[in-house]
Amino acid sequence: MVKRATIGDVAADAGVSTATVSRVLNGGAVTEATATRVWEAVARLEYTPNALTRGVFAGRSSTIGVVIRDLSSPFYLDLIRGIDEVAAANDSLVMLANTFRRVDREVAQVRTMDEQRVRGLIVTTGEATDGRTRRMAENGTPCVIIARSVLDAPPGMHSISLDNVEAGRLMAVHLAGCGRSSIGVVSSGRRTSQIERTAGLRRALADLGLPLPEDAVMVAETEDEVSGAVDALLIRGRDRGEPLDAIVCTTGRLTVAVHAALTARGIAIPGDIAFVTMDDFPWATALGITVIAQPSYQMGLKAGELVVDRPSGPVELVFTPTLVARTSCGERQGLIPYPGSSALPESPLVP
Amino acid sequence: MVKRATIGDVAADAGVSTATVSRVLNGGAVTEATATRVWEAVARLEYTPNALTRGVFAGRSSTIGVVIRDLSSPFYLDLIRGIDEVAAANDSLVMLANTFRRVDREVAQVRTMDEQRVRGLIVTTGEATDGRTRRMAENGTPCVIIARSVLDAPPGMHSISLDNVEAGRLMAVHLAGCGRSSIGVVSSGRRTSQIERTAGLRRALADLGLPLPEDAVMVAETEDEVSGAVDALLIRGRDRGEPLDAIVCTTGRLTVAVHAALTARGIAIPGDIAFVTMDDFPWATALGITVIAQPSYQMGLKAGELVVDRPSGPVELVFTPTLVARTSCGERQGLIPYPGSSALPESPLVP
DNA sequence: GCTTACTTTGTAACTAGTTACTGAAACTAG
DNA sequence: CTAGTTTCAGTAACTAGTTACAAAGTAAGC
Repeated sequence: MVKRATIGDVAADAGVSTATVSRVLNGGAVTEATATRVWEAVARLEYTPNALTRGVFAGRSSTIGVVIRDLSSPFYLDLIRGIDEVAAANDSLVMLANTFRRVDREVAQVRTMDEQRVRGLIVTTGEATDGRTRRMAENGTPCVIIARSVLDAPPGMHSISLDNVEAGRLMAVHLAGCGRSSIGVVSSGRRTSQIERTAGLRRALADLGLPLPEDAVMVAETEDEVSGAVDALLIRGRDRGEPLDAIVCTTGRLTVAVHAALTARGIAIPGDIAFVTMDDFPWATALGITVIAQPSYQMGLKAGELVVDRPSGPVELVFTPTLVARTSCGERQGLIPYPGSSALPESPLVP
Repeated sequence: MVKRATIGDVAADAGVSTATVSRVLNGGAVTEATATRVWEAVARLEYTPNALTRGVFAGRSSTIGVVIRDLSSPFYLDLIRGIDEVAAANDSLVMLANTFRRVDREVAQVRTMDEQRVRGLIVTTGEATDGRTRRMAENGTPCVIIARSVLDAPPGMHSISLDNVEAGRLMAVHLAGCGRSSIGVVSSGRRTSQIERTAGLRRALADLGLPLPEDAVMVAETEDEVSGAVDALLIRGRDRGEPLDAIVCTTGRLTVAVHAALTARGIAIPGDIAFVTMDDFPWATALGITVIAQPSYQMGLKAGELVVDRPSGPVELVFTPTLVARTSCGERQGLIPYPGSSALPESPLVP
């Protein structure tokens, strides 16, 4: 096992002091000749500076901590890509932790991030870490909370969120425009974002003369509960003599499960039931699923910038969702491809 | 901005030396009474030890570096989840970098990982970093290369890969079993994994009396090139009087694009053309796409273990792919759901 | 030629921890 | 009651860097 060269080895090799080497590396006042000798020694010894030691002196590391609830969602994926983009542009790295929706992990991983003295922390969870994140903010670590309502962001933290009420409104207007009236909702629970989306949906539907009763909203915490939730909505519609003609899913995480539950029952989309869900994803085009898209990449970019730029006061950013109309609500507009996929030219080459 | 408590502050508060605090924190010989006083001081001052300083002394940090070529692939996602699992179980964190398939980023990010003195490095790329990873291995940092052939793994590195020849063979046998004979391949280029998959496919097809000519394999580096590649395969089949009846995609990254190119031309799957591709994904069930699955989560787990357990010699692990038969090749077997999605019970509640 | 000013470099103290060594109690044994 | 051993805590040196300050060297001005 070969020992790594230290700044002292470089100094000895170049015949200067460690202070001079440090100055060459970080751009202090040095002679051209000295700098050349030092750089030659750096190359000869394959010296790689120790970022940990630098971090000790600077009081913080150069990495951006990101704690994600659920790495499997395309929303979070694009978010991370945005953060990583900013990190790479600032000689920084993303330190990633996935909580798998477990509170104990979340606490442990945010703590580890704190121990690592991350230059900033971006959290998409923040359910059990308010105390710690508040303290980190006090200690000068910019903390950004994502996808939680502005209203309940912990003090001292920046907040990046979606206009969830608007997301619900877009769904309502679109479904009504497609002639649907008996609407059921699959929601993932008590998170503020979920509540706001449902509230926005309900208010807009009411404005359109389509009330959304409490029991038309079913909660499914996990994918396993989706099937039962869909059943309950179907039964409810049948019992009232208003057969369900639309299902709204308020979280991208459950899109696959809701879609599977529908098709497993032989339900045609949009023939029997219209379907709208949250968050755009690569396969949505192929499946013709209409979605409410979040600008996730841009949100990641902004989150990264808040960490790097360290604005003085807490910043609150609310992004606006957009409706991507495909065919799952029976609309007759042109198809909208998932951004990033290639253009699909018409070809005369059908065999 | 509140200054963080240091070990010195804790020592002063508890009326002991820093050495004693360190012993309490790391489990040395101390009196019960002293330990209590120290822990009280830790709680009172909300002391969070500085992992950077610890890392300086230990010679390395406690984080696992992961450099990913393309974060959008579900394969890499599951891989990261596996690594993160091991990391979390070892009070470690994953330091993630996405290269976006750009070599300059890869070099910069592996370098940054080295500077961060990661306790181990897991790379899925390794195209331009052989020199550095070799040196890191010499310096005692376990380096794992994933998804590259064992044959060309850089010296000193562990290697985790898939039996790509077997993956190709599985595709060949399955397509032949479904009665397909005019097969076209969309490959993503010159990576060893791609070459091996194609070679395995070709050899197995030849054994079945179905030669795969060179020009039946089209390379598409990016999603934008897929459409043209599919066109070329269709033209080739038409010109020879052997209309294409199957398309193989040797990389999961291009699955969406190939599927989109097919459907955009009005081609029915499997009616007109059968379709097999690499890597299972959540929507594959809904779309009925037959795939060759890699045990990506297990591969991540193993990669993490190699970093944590630091075996002496270089380890080479080859995982076996499995065929997940759905409907895209015209097979008449039962549907196989994507693991992790809920069971889909038959329901009498179709409206 | 001497003073002043500026540039360049080295010394030593600093970051926040860990640990080898040392000495003082406390406990056990004869 | 003393000697030997063990336990516990402190001092100081160490990790790999950065930087304040001082010293030395060089150039310009008088």
